[in-house]
Amino acid sequence: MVNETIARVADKWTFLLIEALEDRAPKRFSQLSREVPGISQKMLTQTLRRMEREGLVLRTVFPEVPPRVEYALSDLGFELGEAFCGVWHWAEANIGKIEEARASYDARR
Amino acid sequence: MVNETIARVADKWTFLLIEALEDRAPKRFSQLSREVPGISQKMLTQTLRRMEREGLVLRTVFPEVPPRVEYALSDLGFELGEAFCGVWHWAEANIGKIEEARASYDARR
DNA sequence: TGCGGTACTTACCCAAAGGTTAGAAATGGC
DNA sequence: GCCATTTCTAACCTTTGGGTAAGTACCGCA
Repeated sequence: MVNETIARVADKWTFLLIEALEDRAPKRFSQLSREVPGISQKMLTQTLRRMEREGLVLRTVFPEVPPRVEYALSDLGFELGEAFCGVWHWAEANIGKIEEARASYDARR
Repeated sequence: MVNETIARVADKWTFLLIEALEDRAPKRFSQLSREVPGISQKMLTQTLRRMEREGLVLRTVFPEVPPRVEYALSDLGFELGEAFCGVWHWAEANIGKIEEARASYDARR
């Protein structure tokens, strides 16, 4: 139950998009596609749609030509970002230990 | 860099295994395979290997027949579990809002 | 008249993730 | 001699994730 919720919300691209929007400034589609390293147009659209559906992201369409669409983190999305921070800090603090563990494991076999 | 570390350590099965081992009691292979809902034998072996390599899990082999192998969380793994807790709590606290957002999104289209 | 700029959508395709099944190894009990 | 038990490996096959490329809609401007 909680597991399903996490599974729906905690994939790689969602993580990177939250990171890109964490300053709570609305960003345009093309801006995000430039800022998120390695994301394809398809994945960007797809992930943003899903995040909008889950209530993580707010989408504003300006009826102009050429079209302008802005994406911003909702409060919910922002709080998820804060929760991710814990994992982020853990990773940052422990990269060394992990490398070490891996080296020793690889040496053993 | 940190992203790579997170990617290596934060997938669905790792998450579920940490959950299963969070009480820090060593568990056997077959026990885990019973306790983790829906994991296949292959994924269990594979994930435990990777977690051992990254230093998240300690593996103890008892030279008996039939073989007995016990897995336990290392300190590193335990701390990662605590970091995950933030996400867990977020999910638990916000399932309602997410369902709501989804319902309203689905109604819109 | 036709091109450019933006945010998509759709169709096609490949590679990686993961499920299923079968089998190896070792030994004590029948 | 044969079988059960437990962990782990290897083979095969299906499903999914995700990339690429082309097309759409709209209007203003050269």
